[in-house]
Amino acid sequence: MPAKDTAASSTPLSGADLWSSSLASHVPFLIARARALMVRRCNQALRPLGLNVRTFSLLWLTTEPVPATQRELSDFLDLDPSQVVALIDDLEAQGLVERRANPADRRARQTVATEKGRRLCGTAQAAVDRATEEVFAGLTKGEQAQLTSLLLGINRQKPSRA
Amino acid sequence: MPAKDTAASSTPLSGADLWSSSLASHVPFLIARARALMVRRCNQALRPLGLNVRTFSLLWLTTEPVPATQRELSDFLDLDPSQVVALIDDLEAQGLVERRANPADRRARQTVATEKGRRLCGTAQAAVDRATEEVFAGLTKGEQAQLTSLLLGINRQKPSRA
DNA sequence: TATTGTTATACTCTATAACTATA
DNA sequence: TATAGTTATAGAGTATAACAATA
Repeated sequence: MPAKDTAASSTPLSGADLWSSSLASHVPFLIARARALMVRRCNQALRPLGLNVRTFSLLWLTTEPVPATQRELSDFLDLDPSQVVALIDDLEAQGLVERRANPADRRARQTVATEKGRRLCGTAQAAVDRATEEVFAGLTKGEQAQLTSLLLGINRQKPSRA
Repeated sequence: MPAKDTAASSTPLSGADLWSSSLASHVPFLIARARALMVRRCNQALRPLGLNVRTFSLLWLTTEPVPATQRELSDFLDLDPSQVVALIDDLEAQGLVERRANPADRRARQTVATEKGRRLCGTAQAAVDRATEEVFAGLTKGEQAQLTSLLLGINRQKPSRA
């Protein structure tokens, strides 16, 4: 288990200070590590609700006013369409979302949250917010907003479809 | 395949603008998506060299002046010790690193890059830097530095061992 | 012919438990 | 007894290919 909360390990061993290594300020490494921390905490907070970060994100999107097609969801979430199928199956089996026929195009069905799904989404958002704050404990509110804006810059610069 | 470079898809379908949804500014989502983009590009750049982001990070650390134990490496990389074993096995099979006996504690062997490993690490760093710049195309150099500093704040606030 | 959703499959990553050899 | 490294195994996440229904 990667989360080391043993609070023991008093032995310095080799004394290598890896945080002073050059890798420690390498962004691909930092972003991967921060994401691992974040996802682990959030999944932990979501598990009692029967969700994880992926089903949670998907459920969230199905509460939006304009229902999206699965293709749009897969583009936005950066998941393969086949993965979206499995995630919606999961949510549908729990009665949290419904697949509705789209009169305009019978291929492109719309996925919409049920009333139960909307309620659970609200609860889940609160739980995830608490988990996020823990991970963000080292940053001020201003820094958190700054981080959000920078990450948006990375994510949006790559047009999902040009 | 999640990377949509089909350049076609002229149909707006439902017209749902998911980037204007509230999820789009949610940090756990943004950080996961940015990391997916980053890792995919970097792995693509590293594949011809026989590496991926995980073996690359590990190889990098073994070029540091003070050799770390596997326990220290697993703490720093936020990986389970058993995963580090497999990654080092991989690197060792390619002749990139060596496991050396530690005279002070025969349990705690030291993993050190070979000359071949050091050369490859340099090549890999250049390749990863190019890939990173692509992902960072939307950010100025100053913003990239800011992002690095903010991510360090998240990662370091959780002491690997208190 | 092209696209949406779907099924199937294989591969990587992550999580957990137990074992061994040293300390 | 406790720790470093290791083995084994199962589950989650990711990548690809192919197919049926619809456009």
